[in-house]
Amino acid sequence: MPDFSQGDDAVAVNALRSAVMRLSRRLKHQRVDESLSPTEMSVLGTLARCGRATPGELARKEHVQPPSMTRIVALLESKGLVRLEPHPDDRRQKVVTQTEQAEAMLEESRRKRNVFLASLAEGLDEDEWAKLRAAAPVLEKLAHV
Amino acid sequence: MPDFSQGDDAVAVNALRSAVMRLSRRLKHQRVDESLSPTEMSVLGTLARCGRATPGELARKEHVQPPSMTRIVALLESKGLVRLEPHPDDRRQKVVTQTEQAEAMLEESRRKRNVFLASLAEGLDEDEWAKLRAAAPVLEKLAHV
DNA sequence: TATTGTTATACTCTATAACTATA
DNA sequence: TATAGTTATAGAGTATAACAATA
Repeated sequence: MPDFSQGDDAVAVNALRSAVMRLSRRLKHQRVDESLSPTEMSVLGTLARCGRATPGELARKEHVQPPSMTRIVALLESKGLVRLEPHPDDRRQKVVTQTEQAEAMLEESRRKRNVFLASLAEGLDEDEWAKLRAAAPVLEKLAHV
Repeated sequence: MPDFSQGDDAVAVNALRSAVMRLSRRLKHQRVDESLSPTEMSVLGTLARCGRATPGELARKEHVQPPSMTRIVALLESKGLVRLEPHPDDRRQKVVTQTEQAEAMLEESRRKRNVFLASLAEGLDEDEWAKLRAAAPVLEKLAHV
C-alpha cells in the first residue's frame, strides 16, 4: 500500500480530491435532464447496474440518509422511472426497479452528455483520455460503499 | 480526439461521471474541518495555488455565481482565513489573499485527510494507485475554467 | 428490542434579481 | 454603457428527530 503521508502520493491525493470536487460542481451544471438532480440520475445509473435494490441499499450506495432516499424514490416513481414492489421475504422492505422508460431516458441522456464531453475533450489528447479510461474503474471502486 | 458516441469511450465516460459524482458526495462527508463547506475549502486550496485572486476570478474557478462567492469570502474573512484588500488598479475590484492561519489549517487538513484516504486505500493495489496518480492532472484539466 | 421505511421540520448551500460604485 | 461586487430573497437538496410497521 502506498504511503500518503508525504511525497508524490500526498500531492496526487490532494490534486485528486480538489479535482473531483470541482469537476463534480461543473458536471452538476451540465445536467442532461434538467428535471432530475445529480443524485436522482445516479440512482437510475445504480439501478441500471444492479437491476434492483431496496431504498436502504440505495441510500448506502449513494451516501445519503434514508429519508432523502425516500423522497428521491417517490419522485422517480411519480415520473414513471422506477417501480416499487413489496419485498418477497421481509414486509418492512421494498424493492425498487427501473422501468423501460428509465432505460430509454438513460440511453438518450448518454447521447446528450457526449455533446458536453466532446467540448471538454478539446484540449485533451489520446494519451490523456487513455489515463482517464484506466482510472475510471479505480474511481468507481473508491466511490463504493 | 476520441469518439464518445459509442464503444469503450462512451462506457468509460459514463463510469467516470458517475464515479466523480458519487465520490464527491463521499468526500463531502469527510470534511477535515466541520465548520467549512467543500467549496470554502476549495477556495482556500485555489488561493494556495494562485497566491491571490479577485472574488470574480474565484467565482469562475469554483463554478459558483458571484453572490455566492461574496458570501464565502466574507465567511472566510470572518474566520481570519483570508484577507481582503483593495485592487491596486481598479477600485471596483478587491484582492483576496490567504492568511498564515489558512496555510497552517491546510497543512493540518492534509494530515487528517490522509487518515481517511488510507482507509480507502485498503483494497487498492499499487497499480490502481498508479492509475489514479496518472489521471489526477487530467481530471484537474477537466475541472478548469 | 432492533430494523426498515416514512413524515415533519430545519438547515446548508447556491441561484436569481435588483442595487451601488466604478470604469 | 458595461463591469465588479453586494444585498435581499427564494429554491433545491439534504439532514435530524420522531414515528409506524415489521422482524
